[in-house]
Amino acid sequence: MDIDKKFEGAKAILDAYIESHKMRHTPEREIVLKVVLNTTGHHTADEIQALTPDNYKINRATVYTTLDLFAEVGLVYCHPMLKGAALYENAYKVEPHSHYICTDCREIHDLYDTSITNVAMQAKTPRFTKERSSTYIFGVCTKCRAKKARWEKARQKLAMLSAAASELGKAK
Amino acid sequence: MDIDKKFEGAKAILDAYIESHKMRHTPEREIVLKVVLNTTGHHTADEIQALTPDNYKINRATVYTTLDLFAEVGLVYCHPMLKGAALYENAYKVEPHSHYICTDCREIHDLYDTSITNVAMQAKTPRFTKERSSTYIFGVCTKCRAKKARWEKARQKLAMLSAAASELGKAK
DNA sequence: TTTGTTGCAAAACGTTTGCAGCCTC
DNA sequence: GAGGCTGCAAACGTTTTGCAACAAA
Repeated sequence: MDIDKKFEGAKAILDAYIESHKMRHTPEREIVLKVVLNTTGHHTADEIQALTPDNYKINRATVYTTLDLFAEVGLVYCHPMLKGAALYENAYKVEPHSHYICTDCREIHDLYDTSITNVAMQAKTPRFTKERSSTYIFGVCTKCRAKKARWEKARQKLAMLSAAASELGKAK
Repeated sequence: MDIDKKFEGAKAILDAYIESHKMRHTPEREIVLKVVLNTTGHHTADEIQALTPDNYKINRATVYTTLDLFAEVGLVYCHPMLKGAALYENAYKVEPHSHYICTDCREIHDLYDTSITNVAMQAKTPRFTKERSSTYIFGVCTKCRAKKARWEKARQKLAMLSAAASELGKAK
């Protein structure tokens, strides 16, 4: 999609929210919005700050408040779930989706399976109006599984060696 | 369920893990386990520390490592996903479940709907072995919705009053 | 002119770490 | 007695806050 068109579309959503909430249009919000729209994947507030053009360095605190605003508006998804920093992800023109995360290398993958979101949004939640849902699937990727297996093998070999050494010691 | 029996059952799981990993049995791990089993709902590490008997005050760092161990073993569920502190929840003899969370008052409710977990665990995740999944549904509870509505009404009334005042000013 | 917003630095917060000493095995 | 574990305090990294200055409306 044309990036200018994308920006215009997202900006329209942001502006509508800003105006209806008697907030103000600021260049900082536009710059952060542009940066976010240009990213794919999951990024910390620091990473997004680092991506702003050098001539428009925006304060870290401002980046945080701006991203929170975007999350409120629905222009970004926010994932505060892994230890460490929260991850933000462009949501404009991006379908809601789930994520699967390797508990070993912490890599995050998108999972576009509408049935997950559908089932969650159809669930019965008494005295509660659902707005959105997030599903995280935890497990191990094949790369890390292989690494673990190699490690286990080495551990067993070591145990055998040390048992043999102990036997030798006794024999002496 | 009888609390002693519950403790014995959970302890058996913990002990098996401890022994198979050449770790050590410690009174601290037993005390934290007892505390966790006695709780319902979602608690921070600090809250769990505060619940340990006065004569066995356990260091905060130990509480953290112990809870992480329990999470690894599957004796607690850990939710590091809301801003602020991670929340821990007893998992022994508790079915996996989802949660719905009011974005206004931040209250967390359990949602026992097996179809959600089932669908998530059936999803196709290439080069990845699923182990568990967490679904969070965000929205607004009726209490907060009512509060918001009252607030909006008040805001509108104020706007009308101030418009009327402005008219009076002009007329003068 | 009003007041929402930014930048800055400092504080707050949750969590982890390094290390000495303890206790389990 | 070897080495995993705890307590302690200090360090760490992320996020929030208080305030003065700025700038949008």
